Order: sequence, then structure tokens, then C-alpha cells
Amino acid sequence: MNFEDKLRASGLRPTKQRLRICKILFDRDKTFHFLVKDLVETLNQKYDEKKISVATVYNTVHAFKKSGYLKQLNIDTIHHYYDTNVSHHHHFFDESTKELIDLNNDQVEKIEIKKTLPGKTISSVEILVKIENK
Amino acid sequence: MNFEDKLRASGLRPTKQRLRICKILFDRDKTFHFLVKDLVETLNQKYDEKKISVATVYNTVHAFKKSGYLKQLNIDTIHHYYDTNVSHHHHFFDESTKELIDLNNDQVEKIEIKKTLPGKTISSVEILVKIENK
DNA sequence: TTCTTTTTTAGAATGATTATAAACTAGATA
DNA sequence: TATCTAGTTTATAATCATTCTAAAAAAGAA
Repeated sequence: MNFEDKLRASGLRPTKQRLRICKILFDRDKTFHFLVKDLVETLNQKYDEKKISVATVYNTVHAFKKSGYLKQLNIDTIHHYYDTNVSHHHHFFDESTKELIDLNNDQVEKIEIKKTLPGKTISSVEILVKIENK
Repeated sequence: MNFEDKLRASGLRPTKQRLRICKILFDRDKTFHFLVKDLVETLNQKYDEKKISVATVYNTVHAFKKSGYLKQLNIDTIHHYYDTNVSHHHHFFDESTKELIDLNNDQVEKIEIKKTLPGKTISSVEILVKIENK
């Protein structure tokens, strides 16, 4: 799916700013974890004729999250990461570097939750493996 | 361990304010999950002759966290929960009510992580089970 | 073009948390 | 008990990510 379609599928017109955001987020073959402030910085370094506003970046990220192209991760106390890998998977969080690393489903034994809660249904099961330097 | 000792063990003098915080946090037999803002509110409702300042509450909570009497949980996007249950365990997070529920180790099959990362060691493995109303 | 709607933007507002610096207290000592 | 000193509390300001606002700019249709 090209960027224009991705944008239109999210109910957004393919504007210059939004296409630039797409280029950075999806123009790669690997998973990409990012903080919005880093994304803004990257955009403004790359296209420095005119700075993109934080509001636009937030709006676009939210629209992508809503339409399922991004997943939000709350790991660190303050910052919220986004992940371009929206398939079900888990994460390592490197406490030394504050880096996120994907941990695929098939790299973890199936998790069985023995406790059930009446009237409730499980919407997701996520493992966070915190790691640090040996 | 009484509150005075708990405080002294955290390198804190047992002041009136800190004892009040202890009373609310540890004077119960069950796990207690809380947000700092709720704790401040509770304190000020209970002892309303003179309001306790947020700074004191944060300082005390941080000291307890540092000395291992509290565990911090980053689940919700904005708020950070603290948990008086510092033993290793997992959580349900009810997305409908924003409530946290403990999930003990023995209620989950042992998790095996097949992926290893060179130079890194695992410091914790935490499961977050998101639930919602059926 | 011209019109209407959507988008972008700078800057203000918000809300949790942290820092600051001055007033206050605990505990020790004389 | 009075005094001293270090630790504590507090109000207030500062910070930082995020959201809101309202006006200017751009897109797309007619």
C-alpha cells in the first residue's frame, strides 16, 4: 500500500507534511519504534526549509493509530513509544539504552492465564521483558 | 515492620506527614494500586486541618520505591500507578474501568523466552493482560 | 478564478511531575 | 530547657509532553 492510499484509508488527505511523516515511518523494511518528539526532530532536520509543527505530527500519528497502522506502547514512565509493527508481538525494553526490541510470538511459549474474571474478556496479552547490560 | 521502621529503613524520619502516607498505603492487608493524585486527595480529605503538599507525597513515594516498598507500573498513557505488592507478579488492566487487578505468578504458566540478546541479561518478565467488558 | 472545506501552524492551555528556596521541625547536645 | 544543625515541608515556579484554539494557508470542487 502506498502512502497516499494509507493516508486516504485513515481519512486524511495526502498533504506534503503527511507524506513526509509516512516516508519516515513506513519507508523501511523493519519495525520502527519511536517517540513523537524524536519524529518531529527527524522531520525538521531532514526538511529544514520550513519546520513541521508538533500539532500536525500528533494529529497524523493519532489518525494512524486509530486506523491501525501504528500501535502505542507505554513502557517508559514519561514517554510513549509508537510501533510500526502492528502484528501481535512482545517487547524487550533495554533499561540501559531505553531501546525497544521486538520479541515475536513464536519466540515465546504460549502463555496460559489460569485466572478468569467474570463479565470480562481478554483483549490482549502482552509480555514486556526488561533487560539490562550484563 | 511498623511504619517508623519502614520510614527509617528508607532513610526518612518518621514525620507526621510521612506517617499519614504510610497509614494509607500500608495499613491494609491487600495489594493497593494507586495514582499519586488520588493519594494526595485521600490524604487531604482525611486530615483536612492542614493540607499535605504534593511535593511531600512525591518525595515519600519515591523514597519507598527506591527502598523497594513500592513498585511503579506504567500502564495507562498518562498516569503512573504504584503497587504496594512488590513481590513478582503480573497484572490485568481493565480498560473499561482503568482498574488494575493482580495476577499472581502461579496463575500463569511459566513463560519461556527463546530469544536471547548478547551482552544483556533479563531483569524482569512482566505480563499485562488487558481486559474489557464482555 | 472563486468558494468551501480541510489542514497547518504558532502559541496558549493543561496536567503530571520536579525543582527551588524559604520557613519549619526533629533530634541531638549542652 | 534552650540552642543548634540537618532534615523536612511547603507554596510556588519551572518543566515537559501533549492537547486545544483560532487564524492563516492549502486543497479540491465548481
